[in-house]
Amino acid sequence: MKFTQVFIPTLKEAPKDAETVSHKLLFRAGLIRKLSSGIYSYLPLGLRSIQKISAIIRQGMSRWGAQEVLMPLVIQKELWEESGRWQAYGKELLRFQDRHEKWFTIGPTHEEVIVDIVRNEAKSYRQLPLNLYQIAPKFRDEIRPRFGLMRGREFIMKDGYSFDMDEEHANKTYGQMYDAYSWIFRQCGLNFRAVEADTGTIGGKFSHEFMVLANTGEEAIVSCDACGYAANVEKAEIGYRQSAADGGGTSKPQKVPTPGRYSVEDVSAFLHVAPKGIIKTMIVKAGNEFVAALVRGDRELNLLKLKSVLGADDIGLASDAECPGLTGAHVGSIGPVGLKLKIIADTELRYIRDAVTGANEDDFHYTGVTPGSDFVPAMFADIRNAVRGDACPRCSKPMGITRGIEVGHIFKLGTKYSVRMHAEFLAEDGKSRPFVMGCYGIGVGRTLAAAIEQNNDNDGIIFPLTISPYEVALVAINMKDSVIADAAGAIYDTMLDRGLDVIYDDRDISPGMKLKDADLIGFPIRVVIGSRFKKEDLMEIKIRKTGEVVTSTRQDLFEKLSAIRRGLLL
RNA sequence: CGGGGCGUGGCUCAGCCUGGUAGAGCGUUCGGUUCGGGACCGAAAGGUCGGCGGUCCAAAUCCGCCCGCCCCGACCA
Repeated sequence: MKFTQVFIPTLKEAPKDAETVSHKLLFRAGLIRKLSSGIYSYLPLGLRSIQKISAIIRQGMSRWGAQEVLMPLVIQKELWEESGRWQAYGKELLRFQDRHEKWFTIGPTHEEVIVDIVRNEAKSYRQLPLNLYQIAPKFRDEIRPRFGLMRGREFIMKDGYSFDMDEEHANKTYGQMYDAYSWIFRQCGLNFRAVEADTGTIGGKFSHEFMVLANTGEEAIVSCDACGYAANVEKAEIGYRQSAADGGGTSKPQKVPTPGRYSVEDVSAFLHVAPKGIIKTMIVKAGNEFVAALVRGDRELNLLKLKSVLGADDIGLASDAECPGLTGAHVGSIGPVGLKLKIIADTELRYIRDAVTGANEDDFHYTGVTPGSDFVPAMFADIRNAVRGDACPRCSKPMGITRGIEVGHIFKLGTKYSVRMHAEFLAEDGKSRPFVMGCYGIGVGRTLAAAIEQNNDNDGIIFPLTISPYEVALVAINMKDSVIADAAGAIYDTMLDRGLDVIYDDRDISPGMKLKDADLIGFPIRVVIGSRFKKEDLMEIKIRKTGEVVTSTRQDLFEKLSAIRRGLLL
């Protein structure tokens, strides 16, 4: 394609509402434009990149046994009532009526539709497994859309659903999708990690999030370089290592006044005790029960972990007003000694000695408190967030923390939807059974945004070869110079003949603009035809990623280009 | 939904406090020079100042309501 034939509105400055790097660059490089909050148009270059990502997804899905379908965008209320989600989904579900005042939604996800299709058509185990997916726009009325393509309201998503006859087969399918996803993101040229994730309210046993590693990512990932364990920080287990000898403390609890010191930080400074020598006590309401959760002063309580430890449906911190009645003190002076509530202590506290805790009396703390002798927790459990340096639960080596952007998520759904929606098949033994399902999503637009978030510099995007709108940018430095223009035109034609994915910048503008634009858009390979071509018959090939420049004669050009191309695919 | 901010040519923004002729840079168009990192000279086009209402002789500017957008928070199968 010629630059003059493509609609590429590049911008020198980013609009002020663009906050993240990817949002700014997507905008400045002319890949997208905003229509409304969280709603974007894809311009030619953006679409091209989206299509390349989609093509890779299709290849991967097909290779691991999934088939593409296309489901309706608009779905009637009745189907969503069958699964119970018309009520449960909340305001993210866009609901509207047609002229007959019949209610519909624009699907944010398609479990209901796919289950309806499969339950009507697949009656026998002989028809299983079925693994169907689509690539289509979705709509979720997010409370706060942000970061451009990263969290839009309308977005392109690949959503897939599998139907198996039993757990064993479903697990196998899950494994295949795991492999397919790993292959897909590798093909996209992304640095990513598959992490164990919380299954959320959807339940189920397995869930992995595929995270593109980027400093600006929204999610924290805990990972172990030694054994490859990786998990969302919400979920990451901690392999404790004993950090102190067993045995009692050396002193008895002593009550000391700590006027006006209610935070770990203030108490730490006032009593000259490090935060790790303090036991932080939080009152948590789990279902209808109140419990005290204890973590070291320098740690954060993880409510999700506590929730699963307690087996509670619902969990949250008790309000400031509820605490005095339960403990005798306000938040900031609460502690485990003499407390009448059930106490859950973080495992790490097994090894703390002579610690500082609240005294359950406003403006007083105890020093010299040792768990086991001065108070007895109902149990020790892993209830805190993992931090850098914590031991890996698998191999005990120290783990690191990186940030990531969730681009894919695979779930083993089980029979939740098939049971609710009466989706059953006849098994080999002649009995009716619900399908065992899995669901698998990839945010296509988000993958593009994440790729940019991960690969950019001050000049612009650095596209991975496989998802770049064009692989090669051919730049003629001066279109008014007929020697250069003619040569460039001829080389462009040859490139097309050879099947290269090339865009030819044939605009009659200053060289600076062309070069800036090429860097901004981030074409992986740039071929420049300029003064050196006139003088020495040489053209210049520049690799965007490394900045490396090689010169080439016309004869060697294609050989060199394919070598560079191969190098970029590694 | 709670808190904060913004809305002025296509983009970035000044002007508003203290009411009186609507501005700059970039971009665009035309002419010329230039041609390896957003080049230069000259000319030009382009604005219901988010909308409605109010105060006033007079409103981009002051007041009220509404709309839109952004940021922080809660939320996120």
